[in-house]
Amino acid sequence: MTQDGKRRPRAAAAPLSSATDDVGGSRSVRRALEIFEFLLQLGGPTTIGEIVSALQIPKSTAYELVRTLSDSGYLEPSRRGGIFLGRKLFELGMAYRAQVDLLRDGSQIVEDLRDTCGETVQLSVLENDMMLVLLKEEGSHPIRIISRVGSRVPVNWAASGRLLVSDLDDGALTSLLEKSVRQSPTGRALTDIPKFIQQVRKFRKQGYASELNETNEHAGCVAAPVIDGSGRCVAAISIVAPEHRLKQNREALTRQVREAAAMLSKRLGGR
Amino acid sequence: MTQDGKRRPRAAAAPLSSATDDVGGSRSVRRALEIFEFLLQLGGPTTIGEIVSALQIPKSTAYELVRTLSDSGYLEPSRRGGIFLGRKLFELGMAYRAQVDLLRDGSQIVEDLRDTCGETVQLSVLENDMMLVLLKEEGSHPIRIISRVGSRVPVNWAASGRLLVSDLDDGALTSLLEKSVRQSPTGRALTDIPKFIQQVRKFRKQGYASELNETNEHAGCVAAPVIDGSGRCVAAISIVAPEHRLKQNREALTRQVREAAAMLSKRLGGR
DNA sequence: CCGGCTCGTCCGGAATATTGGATACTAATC
DNA sequence: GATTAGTATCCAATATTCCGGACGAGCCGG
Repeated sequence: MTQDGKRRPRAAAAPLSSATDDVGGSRSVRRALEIFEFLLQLGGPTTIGEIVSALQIPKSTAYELVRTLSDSGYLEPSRRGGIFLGRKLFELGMAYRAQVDLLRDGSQIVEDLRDTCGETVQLSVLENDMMLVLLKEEGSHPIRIISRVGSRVPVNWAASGRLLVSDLDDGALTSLLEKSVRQSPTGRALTDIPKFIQQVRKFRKQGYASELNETNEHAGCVAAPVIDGSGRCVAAISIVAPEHRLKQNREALTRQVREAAAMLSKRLGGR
Repeated sequence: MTQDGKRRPRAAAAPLSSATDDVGGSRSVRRALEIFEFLLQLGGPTTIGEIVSALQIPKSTAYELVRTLSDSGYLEPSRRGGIFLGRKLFELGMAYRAQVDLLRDGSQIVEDLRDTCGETVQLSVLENDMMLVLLKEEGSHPIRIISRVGSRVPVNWAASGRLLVSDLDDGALTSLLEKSVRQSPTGRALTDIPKFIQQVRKFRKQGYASELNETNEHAGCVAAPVIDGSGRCVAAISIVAPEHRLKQNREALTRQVREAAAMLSKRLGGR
């Protein structure tokens, strides 16, 4: 069944030479990327003229290209003439780093927090309308909870969820909730949108969130926000524990989860 | 002249709506940029399907675009499915930051060094084949030297020049020198390429460079490399002084310029 | 003031990417 | 195993970008 090895029948007879990189999609995109790499390799500002001769791009095309990139902040004029990489690329670079560090540093921090408090610890992010559990470390007394790693749960089921949506304004939050709010297994999670929003604001303000019995009978959690360089809540760390231990150690657990989240925030450049 | 306000006569009657950003150049480039911004705003991985619906790009186009961007490392597959911003964007972001910080932090550090040692201090970078003086602070006894701010001098005329080219391998270095080596005003600068290369290697290894009378009678300089996050020498700081004071304070000046360069390196993420 | 140079813009024909749909493939879900 | 939803590739017509060259402006040295 079409198990022939030849993946891409195109370019059966290559016109020899130009073995640099095989042609792919849009030419202008490749050229834009080449401009970036040229600037990267150069390490400093250059002129359009140099780009034209170095990259063999027609003059008019180069100007158009540079204009498009400059208009969006991917290139910017340098002080003393010439152009260089723009601020937008810096923003993108930081976003990449935050995403990578979130898993790399996050897993370490989640483990440490589990060792400290002995309970189950999770790190979650917002994906579309739902909360996604990215990392989980089981405590010494594993609890049967809904969320496995990779599972998605409605934001109104968990304390972390309330933090993850706390960046949205009322309008965006309302429309997100209208799509995603569900009755929780125990039926105790808030489903009333205005009330939920009120709680979201309160939790964000106080810097942590908690929940009890809303999703699991006899269990609850405390959560703290992970804030990135731009001030957004990009993730939340939560401790899940049985009701009795949660009540008994509420202060200590709250402090610990907040410290862990603050540490991860700092790693992400978030103050 | 031609001071009429209308920049681009095309699109005289805009089809209303889509006032976001006026059309410019290549459509695919704009779309690639939109994908970046979409990912940035999202803060986490997404799927091509989502890009298609969010950005209103035809499916086949989106796949081609994503492939082009992925092939060059501007997007990369995320662990658990989906794609996200790629490492290349991180590199570009750091290059942007280094460039900006070089002037911002560099000017401060150059000033401080001038105040400390009382001599003329310069910060230079490599531009094409020549050394470009980016910043200069006059010492208490200004020397008449060739290099003004913004001036370009052959790399073999200055101690800084030897450091700035020290990242290049022998081949690249040779061809650069063949184009740019000049006799210095005093005639004492090295013009023999193999010998010069040997000196470049030595200076880079020992972490600083010096020169005496090669460009100015009765003057010389000591220079130290500014190393960025990727280990490249992106700039050099140098102290220029009259021969007698240079001989007298060689150790102190060398130490001071190395400290200043190390501080700037650290600010640029260079260890 | 002139010629020579680079920078930057503009234009119509030619080359090429874009598009929508058909088509597999994969992975869940029933 | 069948069904659905989503992912990914291929193709030919066509709408778009790209190209080369012409043009104007600024700058320099003579």
